[in-house]
Amino acid sequence: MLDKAYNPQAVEDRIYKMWEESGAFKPESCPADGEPFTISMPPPNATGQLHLGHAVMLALEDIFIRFARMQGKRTLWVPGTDHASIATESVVIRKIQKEEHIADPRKSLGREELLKRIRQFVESSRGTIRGQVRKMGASCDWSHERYTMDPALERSTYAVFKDMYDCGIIYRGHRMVNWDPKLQTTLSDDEVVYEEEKSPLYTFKYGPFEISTSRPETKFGDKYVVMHPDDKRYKKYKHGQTFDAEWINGPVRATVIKDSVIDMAFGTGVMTITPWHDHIDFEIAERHGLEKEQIIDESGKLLSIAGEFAGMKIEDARPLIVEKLAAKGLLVKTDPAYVHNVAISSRGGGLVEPQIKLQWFIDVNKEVVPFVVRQAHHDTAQGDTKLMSLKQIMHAVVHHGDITIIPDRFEKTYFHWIDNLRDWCISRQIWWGHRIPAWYKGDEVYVGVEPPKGNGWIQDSDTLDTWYGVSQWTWSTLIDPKAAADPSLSLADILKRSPDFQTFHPTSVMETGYDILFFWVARMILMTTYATGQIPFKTVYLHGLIRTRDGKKMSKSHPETMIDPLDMIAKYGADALRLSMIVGQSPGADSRLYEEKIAGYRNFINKLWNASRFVLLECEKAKIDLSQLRASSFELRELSLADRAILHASEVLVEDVTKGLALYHLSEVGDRLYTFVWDFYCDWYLELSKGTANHAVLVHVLRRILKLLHPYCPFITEELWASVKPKEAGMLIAEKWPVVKQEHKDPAAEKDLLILIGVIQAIRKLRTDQNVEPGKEISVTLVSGKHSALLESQESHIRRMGKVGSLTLLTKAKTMENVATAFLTDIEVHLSLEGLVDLEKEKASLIKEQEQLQKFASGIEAKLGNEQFLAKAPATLIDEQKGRLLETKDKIQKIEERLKQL
RNA sequence: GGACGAUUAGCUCAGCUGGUUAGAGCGUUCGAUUCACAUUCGAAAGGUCCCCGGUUCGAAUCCGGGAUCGUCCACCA
Repeated sequence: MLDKAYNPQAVEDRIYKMWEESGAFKPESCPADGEPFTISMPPPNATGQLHLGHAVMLALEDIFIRFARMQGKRTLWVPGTDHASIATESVVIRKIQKEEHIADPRKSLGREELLKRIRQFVESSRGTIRGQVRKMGASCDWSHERYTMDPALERSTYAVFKDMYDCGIIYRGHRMVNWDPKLQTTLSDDEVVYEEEKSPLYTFKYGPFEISTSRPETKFGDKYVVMHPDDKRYKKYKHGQTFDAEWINGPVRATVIKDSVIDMAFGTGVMTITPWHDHIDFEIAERHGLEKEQIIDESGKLLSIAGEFAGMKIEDARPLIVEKLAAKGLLVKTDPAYVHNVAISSRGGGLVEPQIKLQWFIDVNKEVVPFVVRQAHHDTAQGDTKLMSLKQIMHAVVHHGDITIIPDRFEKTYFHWIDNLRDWCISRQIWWGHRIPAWYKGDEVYVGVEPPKGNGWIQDSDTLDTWYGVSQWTWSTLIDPKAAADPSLSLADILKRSPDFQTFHPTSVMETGYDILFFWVARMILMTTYATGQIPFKTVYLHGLIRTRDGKKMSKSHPETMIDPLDMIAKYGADALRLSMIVGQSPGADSRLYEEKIAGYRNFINKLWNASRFVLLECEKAKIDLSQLRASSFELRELSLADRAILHASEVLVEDVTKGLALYHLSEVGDRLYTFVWDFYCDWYLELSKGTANHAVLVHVLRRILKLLHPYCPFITEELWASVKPKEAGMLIAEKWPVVKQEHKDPAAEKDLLILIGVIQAIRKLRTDQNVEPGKEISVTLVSGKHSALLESQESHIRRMGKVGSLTLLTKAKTMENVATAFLTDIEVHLSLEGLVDLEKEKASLIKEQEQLQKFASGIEAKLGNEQFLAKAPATLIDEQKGRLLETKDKIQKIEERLKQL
């Protein structure tokens, strides 16, 4: 027999082990003819702990997977980890600095030694992560576990690089990049965040002009003034005209440039440019063929062009430069309250300094990729191959509905991102990651999966952006490692010889946080459509961020705000944690989590446990072997009202849950199950069963609940299943999803039960209010009360139930539950109904309803009398209006009759 | 500057395509309880559905405008 309370710690690990050892997570355990259903688990960074973001991701994906598995689909969930180049390298470097007091581990240890240390660190992190994913109950196929630096994935990363290079999509060139002086590497545009900062805006005299800047330290090399061609104030200056100006370190010769990018309303409408350190300035310089000069070096110090300031850090030099210009009489004014955005590295937290550097880029605008827009419905014929740019492909597959994003408003965000997308800088000046497969000898460049033959080739020292490799995740994880190890095969051949890829790609759902829509989801679409010609996934489900009770972001810098999923699992169990993160969370929207919420769902889990315990005890009392009970063990005709009602409700539940899950309405479905179990099954049906239990129905409905709830709460449902399952059944994880039994549907029964519930509530109220002793005959009116509203006509319903006419209530019954029992088992019950009802209240509400209905009726009448309406509206609509009018008039009449009675 | 989202009970949130008296959980108050469960049961109090207009017989819901908060993108020389 079950314990009095559910103890997740004693159950979860054992159950997980049982699942894993049985092979239930593997697609081979699913029906061979099942429709494939695949999820690629977004790989956590191999840097250590799992947080709530991972927990919510695992919970959601596990629900999708378990639901699909129970529906008989051939289900594969691929787990894995990401080497996370920058993040991991900096974590390990910081660790070494702290633990071994080595100031610059890169310098002291050298490339090979540092990589060795990182590898060790990653190995242990991966072990930790595996354990934590299991704790959440994630039913992923561990035999398919992958790592972004597995040989097969490395191979595909290099192969795609070479392919893109040959195609002209990947190029190497001097371009403006985001340089992180602190981490000494480039960053992608998406890795830069902007923060508001107040810093003075200085206005200086520059020849005949006045220019403003918040960064005087970049202005040493400025020798162009730019203004709008339509600016009347500067009409007399011609494009290309030169003039001399006194500047920081003496006189300079400057040139006038006219460019319409200038905002005439800002400041004086004139600016000087620094093309080496500013995106916009770079573009202006490119447009007009202007010279570019580097002012700031890679560590954020001024170069020799700064003269006496050379070698100084920019923040130190700034005030001195202002001082010098002021001394020269060139400072016109200072606006100390100026607010602007500064670029910050989301990786290292330091300032980002734009620089021109020789880097590797992906061209997103070159129309050279042959692509078939498969489901193109409108503007492209089926199977028509077009040469498209990566941008166009990314746009097309979402636009044409090959990929659906949930919630759909993010599609707009996605398109907007594509519109603003610039070429993607993919080289990073760090060591940990996929090293760029390019080799140099003098001016020669060789790009290939394998190093070139011959001596004197030096490999590029940079590595690829982490997102480059992991953008292949949905399919590189499905590559057959043996095929990938064969150097004679092309990527296309490798894919052809990878059965998993052939069966399970494109994947079904990509579930991840909306915060990495750009970093990853968009880039997966780019990379996968390019490399395989397939979309990576059919549906994107974006979850929101989990925030604190106050709506703040949980952050490592404020440990008190953090909720550790493992702590919560230890305290409340994984099932409770899962529910607390799913119910009340809608896709794409942030939600708040706090301990009481989790405790609430722990209570629910325990409620389910005790309901099952009750069922088991009842069966034991009656000496019934419940493993023999089936839905065929009861005759529908012989069932009590409560039995018929719960059967009906459970059928409707199956419909709702199945439909809801298919539409990814997880929160709604979770709430529906919660309410059904607690309010209906436990609070009503089990109560009504006391004394007169129909064991077969009790067990049948409980089994349904366990099945429907299994995707949400896999542990407890599996544990209970062992006690209540039919003899021949196996584990719940492998059970078939319930199908609706139409013959069990009986809407009238549910309605009638609601009336009964109304009766019981009325009696209860009477007993409390009027302090009626057991054994005394009481008078109750049934008309009022919450549930009366559900009745068309109570009298007729009660008559239909055939039990209430001139009945006497036996208040001998000790509890109200027994009254109900008596009611159900044909013991004669007398209800005389005076005394409880508030006639005035009923009258008032009837009058109100009557007024409303009359208004409604007059509205329709007016419509039907309106010639314009009759001319425009279709005949069916007019009929419908007529029908509604009759119905309404009928209702009004009934109300009038009732009012007369009162 | 552009886009998106939110605003419903003290708190956290449901409320789908307009339709009976706007719901739940937590919290509060009152009461119950040997009989599955105090991780329980029953009940009560608590709401200008952010504001103003409009459409409609009828608006928390649809439309327009505004306010406040939040998020993303762009970016200011």
